[in-house]
Amino acid sequence: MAGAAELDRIDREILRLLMQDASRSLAEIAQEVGLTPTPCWKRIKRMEEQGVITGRVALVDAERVGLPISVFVAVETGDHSADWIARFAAAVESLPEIVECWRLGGDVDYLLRVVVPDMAGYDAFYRRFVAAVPALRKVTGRFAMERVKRTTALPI
Amino acid sequence: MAGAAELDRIDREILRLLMQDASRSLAEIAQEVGLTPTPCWKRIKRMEEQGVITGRVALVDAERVGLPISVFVAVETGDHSADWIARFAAAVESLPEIVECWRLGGDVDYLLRVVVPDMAGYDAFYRRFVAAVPALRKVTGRFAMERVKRTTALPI
DNA sequence: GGCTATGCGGAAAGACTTTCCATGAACGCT
DNA sequence: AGCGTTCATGGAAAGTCTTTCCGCATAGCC
Repeated sequence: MAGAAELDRIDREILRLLMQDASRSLAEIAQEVGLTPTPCWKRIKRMEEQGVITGRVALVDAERVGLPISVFVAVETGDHSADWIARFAAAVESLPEIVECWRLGGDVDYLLRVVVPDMAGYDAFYRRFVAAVPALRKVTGRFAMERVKRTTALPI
Repeated sequence: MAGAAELDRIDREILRLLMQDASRSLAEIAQEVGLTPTPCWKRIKRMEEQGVITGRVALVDAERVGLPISVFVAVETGDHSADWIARFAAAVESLPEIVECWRLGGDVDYLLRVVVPDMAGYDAFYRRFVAAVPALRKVTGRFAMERVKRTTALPI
């Protein structure tokens, strides 16, 4: 299911371009990788079917839509049962402020990124979060001051 | 420069759709928000010019391109001079494995997400990273076991 | 009440995507 | 070495979608 797909040099070059900017025309991309539109199109379609390309999205400036605050929340739990995990996952899914959630190995069990308009928004989120998830041992919020780098382009 | 743009209900609805899937046709999106293609198109163009929409990208499955390991790296520095910050930012920019870097407030100075093919890849990255950045007091790598949630859709 | 600015919608023009089919190269087999 | 098969490429046509142009309606303002 999750094995690496076989991709040649041209496939990777196409991916590199599309991860940076998917608004360019097929003809431009094809020319840049040294193909004509048709074979380039077929490669892109193949990678979409294989699940290499999982989608195309528009990126939106969080500040410009009134969501300037990102908070990283480190979660430690006292309960590691399957039931708790399911309940936690459901809570994460249901809270739209959580834009990222990773299960980690080590001292911290989960790391979330939460996007809110302001401090009051974070407080409101925090209350709903701790109410929805039982048996939290430690919840540490760290506020982001500045986004130094952020890219959708993987190092391929 | 970074103020919130004025967006009405329809603008936000368009953004919501495009943040989830930007591959859909203008006609579909227009219909869904209750407009014809022309005014919908004008709104999208306006938001692109305003910098609300910052770009369109293809999302790629990291596992499928041979990059299954994400590591969160918490960085604490002993040097907070402008010179150090500039050097740090340059190092972050130059290392493609770093896909995210945030400056935080509090005990941890920076949080990075690093994408690598395997443990050896992380070790190689780590060596280059600490060689490129001086005066690091503490570098804590936490390995991601599972991506529970990840979305480009902001809670608007 | 008339004027202006603003946003919407219809239709045409233009550009791009998608398909179809033919060609050529690479590879394996006899 | 010769043959056949497979696979990817490329050209051209068809189809679809984007983009533009222009007229209309509405709301705010004098």
